[in-house]
Amino acid sequence: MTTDSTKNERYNAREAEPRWQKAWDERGIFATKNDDPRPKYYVLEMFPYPSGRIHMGHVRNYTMGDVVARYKRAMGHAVLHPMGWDAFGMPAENAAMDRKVHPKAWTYENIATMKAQLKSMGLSLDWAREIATCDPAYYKHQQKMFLDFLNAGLVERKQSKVNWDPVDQTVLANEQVIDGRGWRSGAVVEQRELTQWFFRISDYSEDLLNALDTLDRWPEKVRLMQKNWIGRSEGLLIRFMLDPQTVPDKESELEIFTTRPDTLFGAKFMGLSPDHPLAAAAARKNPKLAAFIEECHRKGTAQAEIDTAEKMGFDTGIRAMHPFDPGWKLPVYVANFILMDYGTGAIFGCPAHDQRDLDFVNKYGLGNTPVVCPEGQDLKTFVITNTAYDGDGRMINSRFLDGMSIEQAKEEVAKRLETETRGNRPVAQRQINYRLRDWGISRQRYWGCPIPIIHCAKCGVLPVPEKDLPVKLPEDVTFDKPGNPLDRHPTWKNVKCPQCGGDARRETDTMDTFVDSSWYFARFTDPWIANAPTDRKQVDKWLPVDQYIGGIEHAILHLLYSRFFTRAMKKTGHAGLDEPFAGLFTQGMVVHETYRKKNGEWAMPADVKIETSGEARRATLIATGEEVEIGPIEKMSKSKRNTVDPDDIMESYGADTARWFMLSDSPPERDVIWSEEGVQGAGRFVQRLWRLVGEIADVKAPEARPAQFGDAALAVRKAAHRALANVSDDIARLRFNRCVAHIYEFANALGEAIGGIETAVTPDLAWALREAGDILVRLFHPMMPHLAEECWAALGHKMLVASEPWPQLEPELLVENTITLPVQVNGKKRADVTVPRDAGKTDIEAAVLALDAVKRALEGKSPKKVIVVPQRIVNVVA
RNA sequence: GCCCCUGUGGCGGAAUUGGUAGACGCGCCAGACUCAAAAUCUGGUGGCCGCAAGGCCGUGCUGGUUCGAUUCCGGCCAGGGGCACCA
Repeated sequence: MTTDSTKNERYNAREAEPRWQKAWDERGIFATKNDDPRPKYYVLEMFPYPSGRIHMGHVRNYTMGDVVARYKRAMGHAVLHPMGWDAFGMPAENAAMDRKVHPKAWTYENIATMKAQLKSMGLSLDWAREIATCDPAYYKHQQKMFLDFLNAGLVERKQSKVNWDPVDQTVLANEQVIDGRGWRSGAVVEQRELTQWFFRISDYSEDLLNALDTLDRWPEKVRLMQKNWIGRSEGLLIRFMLDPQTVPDKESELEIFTTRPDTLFGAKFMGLSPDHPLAAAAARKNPKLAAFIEECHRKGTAQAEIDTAEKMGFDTGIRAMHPFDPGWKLPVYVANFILMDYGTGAIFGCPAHDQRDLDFVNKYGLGNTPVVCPEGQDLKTFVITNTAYDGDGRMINSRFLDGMSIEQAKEEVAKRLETETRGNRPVAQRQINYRLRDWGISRQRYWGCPIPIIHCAKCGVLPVPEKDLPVKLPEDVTFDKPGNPLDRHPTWKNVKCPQCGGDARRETDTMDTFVDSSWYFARFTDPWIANAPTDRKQVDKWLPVDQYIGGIEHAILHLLYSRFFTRAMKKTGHAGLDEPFAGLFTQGMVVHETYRKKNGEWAMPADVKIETSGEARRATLIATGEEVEIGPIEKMSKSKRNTVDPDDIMESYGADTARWFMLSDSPPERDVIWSEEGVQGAGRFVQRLWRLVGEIADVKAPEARPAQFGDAALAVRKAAHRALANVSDDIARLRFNRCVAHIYEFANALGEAIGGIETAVTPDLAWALREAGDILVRLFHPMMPHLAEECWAALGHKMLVASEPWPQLEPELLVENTITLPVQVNGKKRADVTVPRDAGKTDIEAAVLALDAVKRALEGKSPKKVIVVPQRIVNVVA
C-alpha cells in the first residue's frame, strides 16, 4: 500500500510538544475542581528538593505518576495530581556559604528552572496548587500545628545526646557524621547534651506497627523495614536487690529489662550503661570508674568504631542478688555496649546464650553456664566457648525450670516474679519495648521553619501567641561565620515575653525538614485556605492519597513520620484519618554504564561514543578519540559522572521518547539501565507510530458501523480489543513495562494488517482499521501524550485526546471460537490440537489420540490416562 | 551478627500465579531500497545433532512433591538490600 508522500514527514517532537503543552494550558484541563462530583483519585509523586536541575530519577518518578493520572482521568475520575517543592534544607545554606547567594534567592531560582523542566515533560499537573515549604504561607500553618501538638501533649522538650560539630557549631544528624568527623568541617564530632524539641512518635509505636497490616497496597518490603525499625520486643522488667554493703548512697535496687528471663540461672554479671544513674553514683566515689565512663563517652559516635569496638567493662564493686537466690551475688559492671535509651539501660548478662555477653565474660574471665540445651545434644559434651547458643532447646542447670521449653520457662519465671512483691510492688512485670525513639526536630540551622517558641527568664518556655504567626525568617542574615545565623542576628531573637512583657528570647532552632514533608499532601487538597492548615472538608474528601510514588530511600523516615503526623493531625482536628497513603509504590533507580579515561578520571556519557562490532563494544571520547574503559553499571551520580541530563534528551528526542523509554523494559520497581541504544529504540517507535497512524488516516472508512465483519476486519478488531484489555489491566497494576510490550504487539499487528492489503480496502476492514487507530492512540496517550495529541488530530478528531474517555471494551471480541491447546505426552510437548471452544473432554481426548505426533510418541503403547485441563493443556500419560 | 529480596538467551525482561519457557524491546546476522550513507522495510536469532522432518538438552546448583515445576517444599551456592552492641 502506498502512502501520500506528504504524509511521510517525520514527527517533529521539538515543534509539537510545546504546542500541545500550550493547548492543555489554555484549556485548563488539568486543573482540579474541589467540587467535582465524580469519584476522586489522588495520585502523588514525592515532591522534589529544588537542588538546581531535575535528574533522570525525577523523570522516571513523574512519568509513572502522570501515566496513572491520565489513565484515571480517562476512566472518569476527578483526579488530583499536584506538585510542589520541599524547599527548606542545608544545600541552600551551603550555597550561601560557598557562593554568597541568599538561600531564598538560590531556592527560588532553582524552583523556576526545575518547574520549566517539569513543564517540558508534559506532565498533567494542577500547577494552581503549587506550594513551596519555604513560603511563610505554608510554614505558618506548620507553626500553628506545632503549637496544637504542644497543647495536645504530642511535643516535648527534653535533654538528649547529639552529635555536635565544634567548628560549624551545629548539631549533625547521624548520617552527617563520617568516621567520627563532621561531613563539612572535618572536625572531630563531640557528644553533647542539648535541650531539644521532640515529637512523641514513640507514643504511637504500637499503633504504627499494628496498622502496617492494613496497608495492603504497600510493598511488603517497606512494611517489613518499618516493622524492624519500630522494633517491638516482649520481655520482663526485673528488680534486682543490691547487696547493701556494696551500694553507694541510697541505691538499693537495680531494674533491668530482658527478653530472655528463661536464662536467669545462666546469669554471670549485671551490666550498666555508662549513662546509668547507678554508674554515675558509683563513679562519685571511684575516680577510676569516672575515668572509664569518660572514656566511653568519647567514643561511640562513628559507625565504624561501633562495629569494631571491643567489649569493655569496669567492675563497680557493687553486687546484685539473684531474684531466686539472695545468697547468689552477681558483680555489677559498667559496660560500653549497653545503651541508656533502650529498656532501663541495664541488663543481666547470660553469656552462654548471648554473643555480646559471651565476648564480655571471656575478656573478664567470668565464665559461663549453659542453661538451654539443643534437642539431641549430649549434656556432657555441651560446652560453650566462643559462640553463644541462641537456638531452641530444653532448660538445664536451672533448678525448677529444668526440662521445660524456653517458652514454658519464660512463662514460669514471669509468673513467679510478678506475684512476688517487694515494697508493695511486684518484683517483675511484663513489658513491651520498642526500638523506635522520639523524633528530635530541633536544628541549629537558618533555612528551616522557625519553632514558634519564646523563652522568658521569668515565665519559662512559652508558645508564640497565634495572632503573631507566622514567625517569619529574617532575610538580613549573614553566613560568613559558622553556626546558626538566627542565633547571632542582632534584633530578631530579642522579643517581649507574651505573658509578662519583659525581655525574652526567641527560640532560634528551626524544624527538621522532614516536618515540612510530613503534611504537604494534606495541604494540596486546599492550598488556598489562609486561616487554617487544612480545610477539613477537602482533606476528608481527597485523602488518603490513592497512589503515592517515590524512591525506596524514603521507606522509613519520610513515610513513618507522615504516618505519625497524620495521626497527630487527627488528634488536633486537622485531619480525620490515620493513614495518609492507601497505595504506595517505590520505584527503582536510573542506572548507567560508567566510563573511565586512562588517567583515571570519569567521562560523561554525553562525551562518549559507543561502537559495536559483533558482540564487542568499544567506547571512545568524541572529542579526542581516546579509548575509555567501559565500567560497571551504577546509579547515576555526580561522582562517577555517569549522569544524563534530561534537558539533553528532551532536546534531541523529545519528552515522549524519554517517557516511553523510562517505562519500557524494566519493571518499575527495579532499576532501569539508561542506554543510548534504548532511547534510540524508543525514538524509532515514536516515528513508527506516527507513520502507522498516517497510513490509517489515509483509509477511507464508512461513517456507519458495518453490520458484518470479514475475517481480516475481525482479526484487526480482536487485536485492538485484546490490547485494550491488557493495557488497561497493566496500567491499573502499574506494570508499565508490560503495557509497553502490549502496545508494541498491537502496533505490529496493525502494521501487518495494513501491509497485507493488496488492492482496495473493503469498507468493513476500513472501519475496523479506523477503530483500531483510535484505540491505539488512546492507549498510548498516558505514556506519550504529545504524540497522542498529534495523532488524534491527524485522525480527524477535533477534541484533545487528553480529555477523551478511555475506549470501551467489547468483551465478546476477546473470545475465540476455536482454541489451540498444547498436547503433551508424559509431560513433554509433542503437538498442538485445535478444537471448538466448547469441546467436551471426550471429544478433545479423541482428537488428541488421533494425532500422528501423539501416536508416534506413544510408540504403539496405549495411554494409561489422559489429563484434559479445559482451556489450558492436554497431557497423555503412557 | 539478625532480617529480607533476587537468580530465566549476548542484554533488559515476559510467562494468564502449577499447564506450550524465552512475549516485547535492545543488540547481532543476512537481505531489500540507495552511487553511497542515514532512515525505512523483510527474514533469522537459547544450545547441540540433522539437508529436512524431527530429536535431545535447557529457567544458579541439588534433592523432593506432581500427569506436569521458572512457579510449591528441603538443602546448598552466588548477588543485592535493610537494621545494626536494641539485652
